[in-house]
Amino acid sequence: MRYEKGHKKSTRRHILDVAAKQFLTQGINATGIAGLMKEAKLTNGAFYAHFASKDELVAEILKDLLEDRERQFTFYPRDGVSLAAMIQTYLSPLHRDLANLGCPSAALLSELVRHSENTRSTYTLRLEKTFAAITLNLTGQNARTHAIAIFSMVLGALQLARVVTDPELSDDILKNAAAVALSLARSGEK
Amino acid sequence: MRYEKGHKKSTRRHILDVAAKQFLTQGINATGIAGLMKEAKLTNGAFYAHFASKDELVAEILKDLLEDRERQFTFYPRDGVSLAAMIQTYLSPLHRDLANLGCPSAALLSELVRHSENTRSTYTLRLEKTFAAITLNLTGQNARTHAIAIFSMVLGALQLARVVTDPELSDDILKNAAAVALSLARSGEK
DNA sequence: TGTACATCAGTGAACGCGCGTTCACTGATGTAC
DNA sequence: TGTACATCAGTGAACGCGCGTTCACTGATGTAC
Repeated sequence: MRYEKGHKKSTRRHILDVAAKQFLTQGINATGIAGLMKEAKLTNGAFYAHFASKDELVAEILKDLLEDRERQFTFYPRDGVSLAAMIQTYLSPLHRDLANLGCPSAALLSELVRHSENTRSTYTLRLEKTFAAITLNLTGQNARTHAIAIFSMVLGALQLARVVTDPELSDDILKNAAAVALSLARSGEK
Repeated sequence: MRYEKGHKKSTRRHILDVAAKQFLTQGINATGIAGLMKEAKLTNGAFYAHFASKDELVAEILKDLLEDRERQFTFYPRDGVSLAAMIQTYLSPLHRDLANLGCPSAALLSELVRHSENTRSTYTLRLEKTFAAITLNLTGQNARTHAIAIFSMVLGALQLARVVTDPELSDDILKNAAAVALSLARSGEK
């Protein structure tokens, strides 16, 4: 078979999409090439026609995920969405339960610590931008300080809510963290 | 060789100590039985005289780590240590750089999501106690809310500070999160 | 128009490797008689 | 006191397994002449 123009590119795109989903739900380590390619309806060998290594895939995915502003739960303020609304969405039970559509930071952060300098640099750059974007939604000389604090808090709270086995405690964490994050946001909101 | 009384118990203790260090620095997945036992100056086979499986070790370690109130950086208020002092210690560059002596939550949280119900229940119990202990250091009807928010924040901030490749940004995250955490603590401190 | 060859996305078996786990064995000491 | 056996923490080779990666191959299509 010979394929129409752009076929390879779209296959690559498809692999990236499947990988993103698997990384966010199972983690990076637990996602194997064979399983990934099976899910993408291809065989394992084909992977290396698109990526040089798993590590390259990780870096690529991370870049993609972090820059995807359409992503439902990424903590990246956009036009027409207030910081308060973002906090509420981020700390919703829905986001807790749908990791595959959710924030890559919350899902992958602790795996990233053990990844290559290159991958972590990509993350660092993106984090700076997130902080800057949140800061723009705040006023006062403590704007950036509050931005960093708010993001740290929602990130920590979401992770805790996902680990905990008691559903009531989980909801509790989300609600309480949201309350404080919202009051921090309100005190400096434009 | 026949060993003196209590020898096996102390060997077990030794394995647990080595494992704790390796888990906190390398993560659970990346810590193998063979490497662990080599570090403990034993051979891999001996492991199963002390533990039924790696999973049992994980559960045991977690219990140990979470209940170790002597641990330098665990976020567990003690007599004579104010909440403010705890926040400052927790968000110090030293804690960021010495994961092996540090908070198990910050090091293991995202790996725990993928562990057994049993392990996660142990964590949940301990987290409840941590929240309760922090709450005791605060006053007002929002005491518990603030306790949860503060812990979420310092946890998230420490993780971010550890991932980021830019040392200045890393320090910045620690400082800014500490500032806000301290003001939250102060506003309700007993 | 027909034939020979080039292209290239994808196939699928195989590679070495490290993992968690098993198990027959060792060897120093304690106990029974 | 001397001999035979029990005990048991630890040894170290081997197990099956899944991982990331490699590579000879396939087969449909495009191109050259």
